[in-house]
Amino acid sequence: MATIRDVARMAEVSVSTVSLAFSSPGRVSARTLEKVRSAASQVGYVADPLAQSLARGRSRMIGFVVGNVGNPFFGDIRRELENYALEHEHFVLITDSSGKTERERALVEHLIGLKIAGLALAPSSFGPDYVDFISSIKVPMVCFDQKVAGIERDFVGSNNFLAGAMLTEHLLQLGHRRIAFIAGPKHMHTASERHRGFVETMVSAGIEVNPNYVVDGQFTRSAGYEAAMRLLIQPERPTAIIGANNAVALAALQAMQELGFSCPDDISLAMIDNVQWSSVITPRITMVVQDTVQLGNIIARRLLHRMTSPEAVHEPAQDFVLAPRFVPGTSCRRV
Amino acid sequence: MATIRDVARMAEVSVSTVSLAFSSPGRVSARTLEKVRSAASQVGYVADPLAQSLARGRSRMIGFVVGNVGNPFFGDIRRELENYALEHEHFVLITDSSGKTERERALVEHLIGLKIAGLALAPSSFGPDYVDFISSIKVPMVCFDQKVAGIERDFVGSNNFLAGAMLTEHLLQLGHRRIAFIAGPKHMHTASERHRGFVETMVSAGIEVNPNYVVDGQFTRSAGYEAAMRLLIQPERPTAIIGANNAVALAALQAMQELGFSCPDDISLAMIDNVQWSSVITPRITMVVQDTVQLGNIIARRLLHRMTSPEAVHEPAQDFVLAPRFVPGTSCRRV
DNA sequence: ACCGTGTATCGAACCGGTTCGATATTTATC
DNA sequence: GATAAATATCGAACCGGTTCGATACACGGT
Repeated sequence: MATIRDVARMAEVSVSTVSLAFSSPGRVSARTLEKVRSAASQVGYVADPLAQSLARGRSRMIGFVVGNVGNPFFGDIRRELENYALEHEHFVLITDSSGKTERERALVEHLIGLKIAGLALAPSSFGPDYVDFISSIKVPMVCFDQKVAGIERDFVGSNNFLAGAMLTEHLLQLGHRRIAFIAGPKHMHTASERHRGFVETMVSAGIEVNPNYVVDGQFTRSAGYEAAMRLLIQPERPTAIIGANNAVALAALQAMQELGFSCPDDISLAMIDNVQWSSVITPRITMVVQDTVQLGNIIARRLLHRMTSPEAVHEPAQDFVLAPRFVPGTSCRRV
Repeated sequence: MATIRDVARMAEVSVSTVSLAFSSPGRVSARTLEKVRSAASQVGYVADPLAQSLARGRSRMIGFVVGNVGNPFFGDIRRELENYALEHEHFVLITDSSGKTERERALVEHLIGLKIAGLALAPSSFGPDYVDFISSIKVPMVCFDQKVAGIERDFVGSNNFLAGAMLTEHLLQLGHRRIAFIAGPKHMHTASERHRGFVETMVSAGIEVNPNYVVDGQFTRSAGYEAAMRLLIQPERPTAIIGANNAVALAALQAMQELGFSCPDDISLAMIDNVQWSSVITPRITMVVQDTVQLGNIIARRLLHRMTSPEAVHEPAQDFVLAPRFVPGTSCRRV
């Protein structure tokens, strides 16, 4: 590995001049610039990013921390961020917390140790300790997906209230009255908003929400399965089920299939968030999806802005909330 | 941020002693060790990983490079590697090449610049240039998934010939003779082996492979869809289709559904590799799956071994090939 | 009392860059 | 042609650690 001193020797200039020639070519005479460049290519010099980061106190890397890298929702966002970062000569380090707060914290601290230039984080927790931790992060950052009360950071996400309300309204329009809701963890903003969208839409329509029709699916497949089973074994079954996310909805579909119910003939089903192969799942689930590409794009732009614009430090945190989109399927029938 | 010099000052010892106290506590007197430790915790000292990597010429990070982080196949492997690495105080940097060789190369070079201690790579290409590039990598590494001819590195993967043969044999046993195969890119080892498994099993059974029944699906959804359509519009349709991977198989299912064919009544379907929600897809596709957890485990162990064991440098490259597992579904009927 | 051995600690050089203030050189101004 | 201003280059200090060879000291054996 050639070092900057090799280049300096070869070009017969000082080390600092070589450094200058690369970091701000304008401050060096044309002749010197040429000498340095040819010397560099002769010895095959490439600056060591580690040494640069150490000296500068900041690298050209962006940290991306989510609970499940495999989730296509995060995948789309990641791709957008990667592309945008690449255009600006930055590099995305992806990490996966498996949804564990402990690990998320360790990852974030590690990334900060790496002197990342920016951080895109999908928060995995909540509460005072967590808020304190996030607030203590001094690296430019953007939070997304999960809005956490008390965190004063840029946030990019979808209108989850609307997502819940849209599906509810759709089912109401189809004549459903006994609508069940498989909810997510109460403390999560996305989950509570989606739930609120369901409840308020029902109430607005003058329909009382049956407490037995609201079950907790934890946003996970296994809990969703159990929750769906509880719904299905009730004597007065719901005529429609809304899954607060894709995992619980598909778990419900599985439960229905296993018990011999037909969807949508016996029970209608709708969900929030897409899955990868939704188009080959029978029936095609009616859903409300987030505009992941747009979300990723906003995250990327906002983060790069915070990172590169000097006055951005003083800009107050801002929320970017996108409307979700309704995608009709064949899983909801008129009653 | 407290530095090592702050600790040295506080503990009234030299900087080198502090360094020694942390890296090899045994070489320092008990009294000094205690002084250093308490001084460190008083000033809140944490070693800067960047400076350490620069000085040591190696970090405690492992690079993980695949073509699609969102693919659950890679997800399982990643998780295994992460857990194992964490147990050994290493940290996995995930990167996604989107299957593009150019980007993969840039990522690998960047990671090497970061002085990663090891590299787990799912090769995205082949050919002399590519082999040269991989061979030039001096960091301890393990390749997986795709075996590339000419690369002398540890390799971990599945027996793809067997995977293709197993599904073919299964369909033969069910009485199928007109079996079609949606293949992957010919130059990819996994694809060619699966194809070979199909062809040789057919030949062994004394059945001639109809050239019209072997179409190229490129392992992608869109090409798979087109390939499936070509199969379905033939006057003498196949009675069964094998998808060389999950994407082309599900694309075929979609094509069948759209044209109004019933699976398995009209056409049977089988595939290699699972997908996330396979259990809610109707019919449940008969498949051969790879033991991703086991693969990930072997990759992790082998890589860490290469990284940490001094004599490992001289060990020749080794192949680890696992047998795939047959998972019956409801997508293949007897004819 | 003398010497050899081992252990604890230290200073200095190093990893490979950046950056600031000082100096040398060129250009512009009158 | 003298002087001021602008430009180009450099040396040295620094980022925060590691590591090697040297030194100082304690201990046991004779």
